[in-house]
Amino acid sequence: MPPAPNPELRNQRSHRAILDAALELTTRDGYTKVTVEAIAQAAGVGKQTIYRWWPSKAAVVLEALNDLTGPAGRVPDTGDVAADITVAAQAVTHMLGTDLGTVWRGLVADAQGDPRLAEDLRESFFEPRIARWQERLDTAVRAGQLRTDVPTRTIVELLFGPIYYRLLLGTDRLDPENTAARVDYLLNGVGQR
Amino acid sequence: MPPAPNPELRNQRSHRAILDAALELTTRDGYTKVTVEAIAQAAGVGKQTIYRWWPSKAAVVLEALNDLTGPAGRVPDTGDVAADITVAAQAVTHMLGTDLGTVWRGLVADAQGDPRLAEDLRESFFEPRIARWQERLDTAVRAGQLRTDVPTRTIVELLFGPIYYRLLLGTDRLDPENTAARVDYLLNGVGQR
Amino acid sequence: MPPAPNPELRNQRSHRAILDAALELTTRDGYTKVTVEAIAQAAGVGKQTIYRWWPSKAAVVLEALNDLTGPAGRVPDTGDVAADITVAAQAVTHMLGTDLGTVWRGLVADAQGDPRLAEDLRESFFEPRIARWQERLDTAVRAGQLRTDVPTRTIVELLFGPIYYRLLLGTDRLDPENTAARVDYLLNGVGQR
Amino acid sequence: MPPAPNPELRNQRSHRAILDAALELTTRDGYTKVTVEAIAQAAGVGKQTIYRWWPSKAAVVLEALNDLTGPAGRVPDTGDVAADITVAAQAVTHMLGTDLGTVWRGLVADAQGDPRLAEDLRESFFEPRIARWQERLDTAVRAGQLRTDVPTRTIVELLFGPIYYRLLLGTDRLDPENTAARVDYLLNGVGQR
DNA sequence: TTGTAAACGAGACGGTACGTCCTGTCTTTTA
DNA sequence: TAAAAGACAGGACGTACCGTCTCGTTTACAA
Repeated sequence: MPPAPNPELRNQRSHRAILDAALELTTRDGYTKVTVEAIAQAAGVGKQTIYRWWPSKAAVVLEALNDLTGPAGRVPDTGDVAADITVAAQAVTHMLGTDLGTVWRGLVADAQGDPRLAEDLRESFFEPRIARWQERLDTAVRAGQLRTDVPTRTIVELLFGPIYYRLLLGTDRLDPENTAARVDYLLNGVGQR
Repeated sequence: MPPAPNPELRNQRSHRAILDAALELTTRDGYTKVTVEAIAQAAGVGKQTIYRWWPSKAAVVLEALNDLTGPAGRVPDTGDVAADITVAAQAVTHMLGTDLGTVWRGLVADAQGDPRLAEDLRESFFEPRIARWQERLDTAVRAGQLRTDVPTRTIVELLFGPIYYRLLLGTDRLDPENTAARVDYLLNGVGQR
Repeated sequence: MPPAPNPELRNQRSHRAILDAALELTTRDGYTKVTVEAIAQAAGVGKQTIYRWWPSKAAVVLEALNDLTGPAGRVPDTGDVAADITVAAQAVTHMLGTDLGTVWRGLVADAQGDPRLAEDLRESFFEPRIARWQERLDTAVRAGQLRTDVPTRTIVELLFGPIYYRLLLGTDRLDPENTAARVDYLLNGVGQR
Repeated sequence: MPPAPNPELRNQRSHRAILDAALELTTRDGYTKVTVEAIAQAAGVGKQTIYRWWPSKAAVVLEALNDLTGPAGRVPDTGDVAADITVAAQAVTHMLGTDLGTVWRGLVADAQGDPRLAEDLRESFFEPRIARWQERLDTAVRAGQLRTDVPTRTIVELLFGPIYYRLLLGTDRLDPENTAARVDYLLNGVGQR
């Protein structure tokens, strides 16, 4: 086993340049077309410097994306749960509709065949965001706005499942209006009263 | 442009052997690890024979999978829409929980960077199934069991989104029981009455 | 172990192009500066095609050189052994004084750290030539022109040792005249009678 | 140009440790397999410390070898030139037959593609030794034991050429007995009287 | 029954990207 | 304030697959 590199000696300039180049290239040329070598070159960095700190192109891009979006933020709480989750879910929908959504698709694709990356994706991205959503929904449950017999984690899946479904299967365009409508269906049910 | 091959001269033995080998290898070794060359070898076939009839490994595996599951079937109609879609969605959940689900993940992954494959995936797999589901849901709408102001295509997304969310993002295990519960939430809403 | 490639299916055009490019580049740029990739590119060939047929750059260059010089020829026999070996040894001296000598130095250098190459070098180049020389010297022994108690293989070493000494250690320039003088010293001895 | 380091500040402990490690590692693992980094590590020294004082691995090993064998000594002079050069040449033959010979081969190999190293090799090793041999042979010439019309430098080549020929081309094992026989052939000639 | 044309098994090919290794320089930290 | 430790830019290595391209060899229909 090669000795683990010492993070304290890490060159911050290179680090930044790599993340910037990764984002720049993947959004411009498409995730799949970008190679580790191209990122290294664009960042003015040796290929080994990338492999010293990340195990793969995907890991670099994931960090670049996480770095761009910042840590998971709290879901807004105005007291009106329907309005709050509509706004927040629409923001996600909008983001996934840009170039970043395309990069994101590449990342999720790579994760299908790379368990370590999948784990990293969940831990660094999905779980923190799911947790923030659950906090907001728990508040709503306590406020008597949501059923008490539905796990909030399941509600999160009901909200985001259809968004990722469209993103990854491409059956329909990602559309904030549709996202808003879905919140209504979700809260009130699609069954006839 | 090379002359299009004549499908009538296609060797049926090879065709079958290729589909069988593709399924066998991808379920055994994992989608990503399998190469076109390995499929050709396992099928006792030249690599060119595969490329003559399919554009990529993914296309072969997609046909193998479609061949295995048969054409989209009608969703059962006992008159009780809740029971019917529960049963049918659970069947899907179960299937995606087996080895085939893993193969399926590989296929969807490849489709992220291959628009032709994505199109093929939608046309040959998703759209026919969505159509059958919509037919069943339309019946339920006419029977006054579902709201009339919700597009049935959206209901399908609400049903399957969370299933593919779990399959592709791996946040939780695929679970038929959870699928059943979700039908309830979907029909009755998660909001407090 | 990967299956050994079938030599009968070898592409003659590529084969030739590789040997030509190897010689061209090594004489032009210097043996050490040439990479396998550069040879491949100059030959219009994939790198793998080189590695399919040769284990290393050195092996390619060795074949190119052997191909250029042809199989070991018989040493001339006019009856005058002194004259014959002078002429032949001068020819070798001259050849090693050209660009090819420089390439040859690179080859011998690589052989110091690569036993397989060293073996190849001996078997395909040195031993056949040593054998031809021994044949000529044997004739001279039988003709009463050389001592019978000196192994002819040793005489070959005495002739060529100094040539390679100069080539590889660079103490003096390779010089056909000096080579001629050495034949005299060798036959008549440097000791005072 | 970076300021030349001041040799007086050179740390003697490190210097020794580097030479010792270089010899230890090259004899144990083979010249080619040893890297500058490995020498630095084994010597408990930073890589830069090596590059500050030597231009390459070869230069370090050359100094280590020169340091081990000491400066070129006078060739023995008992009055019997045949006996003297036999003994001295056998000593060289024996040395080159040990592990050191293998290291030496690596050094000569590197010199083929590195003119500066080749120059260093000649100046620090070969020329001094050639000079000592010439002194002894000059004495023999004056004593009427050697022909006066043969440059002594050429006699040295005739003596050592075959030894390096075997060392570098590997056609036969290095053998002190053979070396002794060659002195006879050299002095008395291989031609029939 | 033979001729011919297409598909076939086999596998070499040109090419791209990979992840590793080493070089020689530069930077940080420690003593 | 020197030097160990080691990160860095650069670049070659040898491997793995890709999708294309020859090869002869069946196979199946036409003459």
